[in-house]
Parts: sequence; structure tokens; C-alpha cells
Amino acid sequence: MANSVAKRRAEKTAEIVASAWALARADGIAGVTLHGLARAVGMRQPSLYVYFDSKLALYDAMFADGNRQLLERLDAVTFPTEPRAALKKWLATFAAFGCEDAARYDLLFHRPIPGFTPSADSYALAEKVLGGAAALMRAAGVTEQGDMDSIVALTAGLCDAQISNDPGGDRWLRHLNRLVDLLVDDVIARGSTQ
Amino acid sequence: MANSVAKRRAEKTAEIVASAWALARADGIAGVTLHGLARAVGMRQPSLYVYFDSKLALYDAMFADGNRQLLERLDAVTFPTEPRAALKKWLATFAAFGCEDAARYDLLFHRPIPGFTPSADSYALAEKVLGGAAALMRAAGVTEQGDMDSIVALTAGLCDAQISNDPGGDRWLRHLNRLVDLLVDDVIARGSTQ
DNA sequence: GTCTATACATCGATAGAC
DNA sequence: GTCTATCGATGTATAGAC
Repeated sequence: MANSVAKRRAEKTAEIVASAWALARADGIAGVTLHGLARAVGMRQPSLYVYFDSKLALYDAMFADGNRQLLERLDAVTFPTEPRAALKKWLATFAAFGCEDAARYDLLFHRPIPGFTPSADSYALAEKVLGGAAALMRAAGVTEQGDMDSIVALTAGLCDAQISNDPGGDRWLRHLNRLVDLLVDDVIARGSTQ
Repeated sequence: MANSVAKRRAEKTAEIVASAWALARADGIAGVTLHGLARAVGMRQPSLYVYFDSKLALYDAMFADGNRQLLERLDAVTFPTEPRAALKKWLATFAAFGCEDAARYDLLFHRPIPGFTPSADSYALAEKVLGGAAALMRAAGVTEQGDMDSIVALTAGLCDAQISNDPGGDRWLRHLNRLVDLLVDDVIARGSTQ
């Protein structure tokens, strides 16, 4: 077929990105180097420029890939019909995804690379993730921006603490449901008195 | 006096560390280079080795200095006698301190430099900070580790979101008191039913 | 204690042969 | 599309004169 060349190229690109994630897990996202990446995929460093225009382009591909992984993960989840339970499940899925790979979490949700900003296409994927969370929050009765900000921030805070201090454990993550309940209960209680 | 040599050396060291913070604010904590730092203090790069054995030793000095700054800030605050109000003021002071310098927050509360771990002496300062928070939480009726973890994590989550998305603003920080109230109220309510 | 000079390593990127 | 070769910049660290 006419697309077989493009297909093989896309496969190779995906393989390189996957290798880059492996290096990032070992040495941190900033520790990924083109020399090391080329060695990991059995190439010489200049050959990577066939697939990426620059190192920042590689980071952008990783950013997009990470967000796609998250969207895929969320797509595979069956959410309860009860809105608050669905929200909790979404947040738990997000938190588990974040905590299972600190380097990936770093690239997706911090700014670990000076000079790197996601391209518009890549950032659109990140916004799609957040959009899903916002919809579930609204369904659960959380409509004000400040309340949404609070839920997002406390979820991220638990993830960060978990990753930094107890990777692989649940010392912090296990409090997520309770904190969400406290906040949503309070939002509901305030709404019903108006 | 016999100590004047040591004193001048300590002053010069402090001046270098202060310059390093200025560079970190401009270029990020990982963007501090010995060449740039030397230039900023009117020296040549090798001369810095008179004051620091290595670059990691410089980071360690900065880590200790940042924690001392925070302890000093907290010492200068007059806390209310009412325990929960004191806790809130402590957390607000901490959050304001964190948000006023993203690079400093990064070095003190994340792991931005691969290979850098604070020395025992420097880390003791960080533990002193956390010890102060723990004492206030206990006084406010928060005694379980999980509740303390939750308060610390949600405070950090708000700081991170504030620094990343709205530096200088208060879109996230302004929810700190409310979240603390929700959690402490719940802790008290659960305690009184036992 | 500060300097010049330099070693030594790493990294991103480009040129050009095949 | 992959390679060899190399450039140019940057960075930490050391040697040794003054």
C-alpha cells in the first residue's frame, strides 16, 4: 500500500518515544539525552533528526503521547452512574496514572524543561483531559471555578506527595476520596441554603 | 579579632549564596552555573571552589539557607492563641513564602537536581520547619498522621498550582483556609463521636 | 584568595558520504 | 534513512603561578 512507508515511520517514531520514556523513568525527564536515546534504540545520535526536528520536538511528542496514554486509560474505565462516585473514580484513575510514573507526571503537569512549551496540538490533548474532569465535577454539583480549582489542586498535592515521599505506596492517595467528599458535601450544603 | 578572617569568609559565602538565588529566580534552580554565578559576584569561576567544594555543595548551602529563611519568617510572625487560627496563620505564612519564589520552592520541596540530596545538617533545618507545623496541628486537635499528611499535601497542592498557573496571584491560595477548616472540622466531629 | 590556563566530559546540531 | 565526522557551546573541576 502507498502508506506503508509512512506507517513504518510512525511505528519507528513511537518506538523512539517509548524508549525515551524508559530513559526518563531511569534518569528523570531532564536526563534524557539524544545520545543516550539513540543508543537505546540502536541508532546513532544524528539519525534521530530524521524523526524529530529538535530535542524540544521530542519532548513535545512525549507530552502528546503521555496525554494520549491518560485519555486511553480514562476511556477504558467504566464509571458509575452516580455522579459523585464517577468523579471519585475519575480522580482515582488520574492519581493512579500519575503516581505510576514520576517522570511522566513531571512532564505532563510541571514545567521541568526550561524553554519547553507544548505545541497547540499537544496542549489540546491536555485540555481534553481537564475537560473530562470538569464535566464530572459539574455533574456532581461542583460548578464554581474555585471549587473545581480546589479539587484539582488537592488531588495534585496528594499525587506529588505520594511520588516524592512514598513512590508505589498509598500513604497520601488513600485520603483522596475523603477530601473530595468533604469538599463536595460542603458545596452541596452551601448550595441548598441559598 | 581572631575571627575576623572567618567572619569575612562567611560574609562572602553568604553573598555568593544570595547571588545564586538571584540567578535561580531568573533561570530556574537547574539553570544556575558556576560561570554565571562567578560573573555575578565579580569573580572567576575557579575561585568559587574556595567557598564550595563542588556544585552540589553550593546547592546544599542554598537548601540550608532557604530553610533558614523560612524559619526566620515564621519566627517573625505573631500567632493567635486560638490553636486553629494559629495553624491557619502558619500555613498561610508557609504558602506565601513558597509562592514568592518558585525556584526556592522548587529546591526546598521538590527534587529538581538529579543527584542532589541535602546533607544531614541541612535536612535537619527542613525537619525543624515541619516540626513546627506538626505542633500546631496537634494543638488544633489534628493528631493522626493521615490528617496531618492531608493538610500538608493540600497546602502544597495549592502552592504548586498557584506557582505554576498564576504566579503572584491568589486564585488557588485563597482556598487554603476553607479547606483547612473543612478538614479540621471533620477531624473534630469524628473525635467527638468516639 | 584570586587568577590564568586548561583538561575533560557532555550535549545539541549540522555537513556530507553512502 | 543511516552513517561518520565534527563543530561549537557549555559545564564542572583541577593545576599551578602570583
